[in-house]
Amino acid sequence: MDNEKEFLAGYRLEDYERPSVTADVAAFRISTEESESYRKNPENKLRLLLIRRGGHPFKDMWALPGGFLQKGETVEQCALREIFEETNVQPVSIMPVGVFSEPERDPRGWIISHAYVSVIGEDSVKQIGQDDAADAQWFCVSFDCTENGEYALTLTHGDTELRAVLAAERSSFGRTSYRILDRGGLAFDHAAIIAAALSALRTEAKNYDTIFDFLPEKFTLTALQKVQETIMNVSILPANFRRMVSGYVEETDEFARGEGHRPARLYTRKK
Amino acid sequence: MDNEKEFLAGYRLEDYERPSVTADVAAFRISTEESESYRKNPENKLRLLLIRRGGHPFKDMWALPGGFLQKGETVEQCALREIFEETNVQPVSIMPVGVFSEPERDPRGWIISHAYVSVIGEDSVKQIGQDDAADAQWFCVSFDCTENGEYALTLTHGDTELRAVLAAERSSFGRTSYRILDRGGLAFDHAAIIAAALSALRTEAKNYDTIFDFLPEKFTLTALQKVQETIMNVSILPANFRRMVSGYVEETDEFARGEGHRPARLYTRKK
DNA sequence: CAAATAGTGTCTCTAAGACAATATCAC
DNA sequence: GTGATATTGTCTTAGAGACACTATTTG
Repeated sequence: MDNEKEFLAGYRLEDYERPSVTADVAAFRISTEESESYRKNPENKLRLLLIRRGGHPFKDMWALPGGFLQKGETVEQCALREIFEETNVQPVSIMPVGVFSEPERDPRGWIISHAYVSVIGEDSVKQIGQDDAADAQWFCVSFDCTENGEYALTLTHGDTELRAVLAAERSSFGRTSYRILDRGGLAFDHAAIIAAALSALRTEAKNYDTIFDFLPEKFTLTALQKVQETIMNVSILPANFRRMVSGYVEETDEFARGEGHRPARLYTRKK
Repeated sequence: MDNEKEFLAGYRLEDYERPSVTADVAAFRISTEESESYRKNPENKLRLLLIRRGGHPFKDMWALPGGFLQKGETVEQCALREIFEETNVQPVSIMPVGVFSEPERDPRGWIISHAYVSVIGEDSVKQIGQDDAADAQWFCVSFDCTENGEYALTLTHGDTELRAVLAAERSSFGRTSYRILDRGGLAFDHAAIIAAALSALRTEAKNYDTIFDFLPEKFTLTALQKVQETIMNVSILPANFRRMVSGYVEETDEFARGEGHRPARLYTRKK
């Protein structure tokens, strides 16, 4: 058989068993919490969208939004579609963070998951509104190394606190992956996916390519700094932060007035 | 239905159409070319394993080694298995670099590819031997930006020269992907996969976590430097390179003798 | 001794961290 | 003026690049 058309017509992909393929999305946003004192700047929190599962398996546990890859779309388009179906907004940015394909990871069968991080901008958040059903909530995220070298991933929303425990495993190319020790109320292997997503987000935030996506078109440098500090869980001296981002931003002639203190100049992202 | 066992027994993944899933591997090694002059150090070249396709589609064109995901293995295990079947050695390290899932990327049908970079160590290369059939060859790699902003990926082996042309596309999170303008003798979308793999390799080489994998257990600092220079396509002053890697290596008491010049101390990777 | 590489010392320059000081608004 | 944040200046320090110099082997 030397003719390509003939060959393709006789080709049977169906002869091999195939897995189901999903995309799961860790969608992050920054929430601004009104502070108690009367004219202080608001505090920021990093939040992650979780969905409470209505059916088996892992019924009533919390999971990342996601769903099955459909014919005719790329995996990334699938991820975008799933996050849109859940939140009704388009994320500002999206990035793959790993493939989770352990054969036993899903009790329903052979399902491999493609994990994505996405950023929901402050503008979009307003469109989402707060009228969500109780089965989709933005959880407050914290992820820290404990004394014994393990990692605690804590997700809180109202009275609900999910606390997963993971072990970091270094693999080749200096990469780190996370193995679940206690999934702490999260469905499937989603604790490990969230840990990977958060690590990826922090890595990308270092080079100032990501933090802008959390903010509106125009923003103050202090707001930008708070985003960076919130994601990285560090604190930075204002003078140094301003110097570091100076190459990435452009002045506007506008100011944020009426905050109870000196107005801050608004900036835009450069180019 | 509130019983999990019952639910799972009735669950039908087969009701949804599923893609075929493959892993394709860009396996790199460093080759040492004997230099003409009588006692100079050998020159290094970065090489990539390609397989000439024996059947349709893309018959007689060159492709990355790879194959279909089998039930019971992870995608990464699939990649390792494929590279082992082709070379008969285990790569020192392996890392995912992307998922390629455009619906039209493979004329055989709905096939999504998981791309991996792997490093074949110098020790392993000896085991591979040179008795390969002509359908598996290590191509010399070069990947550069041209004057008009496009990227040229050139792969050479003997008289064979493959020259693909790509356009860089910046996506969110500051990531770059490559779109094929001219696939230049490479099968499928493998030119774009190779470009992504090489970019990932260069990114990782920056933090000195990868370059050791190309070398034997014990190595001279000059050999390590040549690996770094070959991958990054730059040249570094010896004094500075030594200072930069000093935290990652440990002295041994051994020396590389008989090279026609001052013997170099052998080092090992730290920890 | 000559060729070639191995290895060290140090000057400079840049960028990040620390800290002090000044500016400007709302009330 | 007071409280709070905005913004700038500069000292210090760590690390990378450049360059000059010394050391050690083989042939």
